[in-house]
Amino acid sequence: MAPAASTRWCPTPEQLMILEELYRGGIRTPNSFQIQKITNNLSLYGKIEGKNVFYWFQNHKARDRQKLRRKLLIQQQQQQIESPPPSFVTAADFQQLPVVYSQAHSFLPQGRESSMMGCHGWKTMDSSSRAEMENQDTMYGQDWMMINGTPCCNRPPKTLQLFPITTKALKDECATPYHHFSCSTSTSTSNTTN
Amino acid sequence: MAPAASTRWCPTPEQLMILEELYRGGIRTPNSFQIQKITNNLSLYGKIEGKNVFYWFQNHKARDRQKLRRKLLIQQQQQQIESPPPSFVTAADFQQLPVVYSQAHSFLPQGRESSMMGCHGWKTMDSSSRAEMENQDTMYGQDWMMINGTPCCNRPPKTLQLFPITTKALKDECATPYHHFSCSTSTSTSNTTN
DNA sequence: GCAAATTAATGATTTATTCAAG
DNA sequence: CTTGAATAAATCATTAATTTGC
Repeated sequence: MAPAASTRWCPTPEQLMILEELYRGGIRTPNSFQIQKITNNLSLYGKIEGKNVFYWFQNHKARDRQKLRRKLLIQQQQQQIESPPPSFVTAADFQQLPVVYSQAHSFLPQGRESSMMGCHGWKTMDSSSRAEMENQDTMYGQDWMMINGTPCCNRPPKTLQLFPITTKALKDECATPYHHFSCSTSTSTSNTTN
Repeated sequence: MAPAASTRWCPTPEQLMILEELYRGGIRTPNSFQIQKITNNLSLYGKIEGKNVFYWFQNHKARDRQKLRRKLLIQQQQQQIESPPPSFVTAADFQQLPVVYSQAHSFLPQGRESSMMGCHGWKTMDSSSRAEMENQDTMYGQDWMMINGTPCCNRPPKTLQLFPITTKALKDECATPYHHFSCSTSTSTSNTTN
C-alpha cells in the first residue's frame, strides 16, 4: 500500500519561520506576484503550492484578529467589573472599545482593514521598501483568478473545438470534465463583443 | 488617451443566458475544470476570464439565498399577523419555517448546503448526467489555487536563482515584484521533506 | 512507556459582507 | 438599484498535542 500521501500541506519549520517573518514584516494579503515568489522560494524547503501560502496568510491574519478581539473583550469585561455599569446607557459607552468586531465592523469607516493594516513591524523596514510594499498593497493581481475556493491562472481563454450553440452539450461536458481536456495556450483572443 | 477600458467584466447577453441555464441546470459551485470549460466556451461570445465565471456563480448563489431568506422572513411576518403569537413559546414554533438562514444554518444537518443544493431543476436532467454532476460536486479541483482573493495556477514551483538564506532579500523581492519575474516551467519537484 | 481517546491547532472551503462600477 | 469584485468571518476537516487508563 502507498503511504496514502497527506491530504493537506504540512509546513516545514523553515517554511513556517519564513512565513512568520514575512508576516511580522508587514505582509498580510500578498498579491499574486508576491505569492508566486514566496512559493518559489519556500519550495526550497519542501513541497508547497501557492494556495498554501495564500491560505496561510488568510488564516494567520484572521486568527490574529480573532485573538485581538478576544483580548479586547476580556479587557472590556474587566473594566466592567472595576467600574460597575451606570444605571442607564450613555453616549460614552459607544466610544469605548467597541463590542465584537463582527457586530461592529459594519460601522467602520472606509478602508476594509485600514486599522488593521500596517500595525505590525512596518518600521523595521527602510522607507523605500515600505513605499514599494504599500504600493503593492493597493495593487491587485490581475493575472490570477480564483476558482471554486481554489484559484487558477488567467491564461487567455482558449476556444474549444466544436462548441455547440445549445448549452446541452456544455452541461454534459461540465459533468464529465475528464475527457476533452487539452492544454495548449493559443492566443486567440479574437472576441471583444463586450 | 486610451479609452480606459472598463475595469470590470460585463457579460454579454449570450454569456448571461448560458450561465443562467447552467445555474438552472443545477451548477452552483463549479470546480476548476468546469470553470475552465465554461470560460473557454463563453469566450466565444466575448472577453471573459475564469474568475468572472467563478464570481458569477458565487454571487448568483448568494443572492438567490438572500432572496429566499427575505421571502421566508416576509412569509413569517405575515403568519405572525394572521395568528397572533401565543403568550409563551411552544415547541411548535421551532417546527415552522425556521427564522433567518444565517441564524438557523448552524442547526442544519451535515452537508454544508444539502438543503440548498438541488432545489433547482435537477429533475430536468436525465439521471446519468445528474449522477455525474453530483459526483463532480464532491470533487475539489486540486490543480488550481487561490491567490489574494484572486487565484492562480499550480505550476510546479520553480526555484528562484539566488534565493538567500535570510529573508531580507525575499522581503525586498516581494516589495518589487516587477523585476526578476521569469516564467519557465521546469519540473524540478525534488523536495519532499514533508 | 504506549496506544486509544480527547482536545487544541491549523490547513482548506464556503458563506456573508462590503465596496464600487455603471 | 443591480451586480461584478474582493475581503472577512464562519465552518469544516485533518493533523499535532495532550491526556488517560493500563
